[in-house]
Amino acid sequence: MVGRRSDPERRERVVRQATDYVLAQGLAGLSLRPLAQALGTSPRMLLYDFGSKQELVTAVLAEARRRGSERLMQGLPPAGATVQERLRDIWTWLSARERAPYARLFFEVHADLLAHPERYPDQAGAVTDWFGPLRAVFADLTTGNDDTATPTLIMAVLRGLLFDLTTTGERERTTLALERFAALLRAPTP
Amino acid sequence: MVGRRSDPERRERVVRQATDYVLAQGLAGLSLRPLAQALGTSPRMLLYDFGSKQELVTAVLAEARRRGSERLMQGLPPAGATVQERLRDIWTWLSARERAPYARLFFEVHADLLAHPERYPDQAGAVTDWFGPLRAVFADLTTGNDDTATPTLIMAVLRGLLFDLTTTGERERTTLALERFAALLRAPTP
DNA sequence: GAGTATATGAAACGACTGTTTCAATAACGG
DNA sequence: CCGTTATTGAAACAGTCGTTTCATATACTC
Repeated sequence: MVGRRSDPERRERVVRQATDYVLAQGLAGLSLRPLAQALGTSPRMLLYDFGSKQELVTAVLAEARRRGSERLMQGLPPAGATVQERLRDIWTWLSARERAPYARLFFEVHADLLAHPERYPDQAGAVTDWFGPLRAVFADLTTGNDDTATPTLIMAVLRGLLFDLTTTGERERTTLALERFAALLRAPTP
Repeated sequence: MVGRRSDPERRERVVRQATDYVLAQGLAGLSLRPLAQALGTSPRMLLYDFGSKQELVTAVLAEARRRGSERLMQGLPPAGATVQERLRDIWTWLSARERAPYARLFFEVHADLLAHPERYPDQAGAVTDWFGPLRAVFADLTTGNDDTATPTLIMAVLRGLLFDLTTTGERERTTLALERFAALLRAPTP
């Protein structure tokens, strides 16, 4: 009485492949037909599994975010390290060449968020969660109980330098700037 | 023997109107037909004046950049002010609500640059020039002769905080972070 | 094999894109 | 008015887009 069994793995498999594709090709010009061809499937099936392109994109962004946080967690949460060491480690991880696709997608989503906020109901979440785990690493670096300034500043430096790096490609100059920031952080506040 | 005279002002007029439109509507989904209708002209005329959509976009970006630098120059180059005062002034100017469209376009172009570098032959120029004049304001803030680290860091902080502000809208927290950075800068490097 | 539920291909739909073609209009000098 | 040059409108072109429709194929239980 039961017909053909559904394949629940297929959707997840497609999400993973589509995420690879989006990381490689970008999100802006994403189109179902080329995507389907690259994945060896058809636009018909993509819509069969996801209902609409928007839901596919949402799933892909969730997967990309998941990958980013995962590798970040396991990668480098130095426990008793100094601020400078933590900063350097994170910058090394963030600015690595193999992370470039993630950085690009990160900025691409941010731009799309500014243009179409309605597409991202979990407002700041979509973009900030990527950096959320990072923020935790520097949670102890506060000058007071409810000091959000220092973590915010650190995140801004990382994001701003990543912006610079992706634009200019000048790894040396941006890395020196991070070292300078680390030195400033070590100094006691006057 | 000479026919109808050409109207050289028309193109500039259209560029200004189109720039207003792009600042308001964004660059990502820009389309000739809606743009033409909003400007009271036709796609035919836009292509007549600019040859292609790409050239129109290039002209619009140049105009937007021109406006940004212009208002920045006249706005607030404090001469003998302290670093903190300069930082605060610039952040006040950058983060002002009426600057939001520029910020959005700024990040939109950056994302597009990462996806299609070939469209921006003057590589870093397209995006960086917007911040170029700013950099000059802090040119004296170096620890050595060829210290690019400090200006780079300052620009990163401003860009990163602007990124945060446009995403979250939390003006108070981001402004506090800038104050924290200003305090760090005042401290002597140990 | 019958019945049934899932999966999938082929094609079409309507709307949109940047751009081109062709013809018409408008402003000028002689 | 005529010739000439600039400007413009209407329509078509060739393509892409997300999505839907319809029919078919596949895998499963009984």
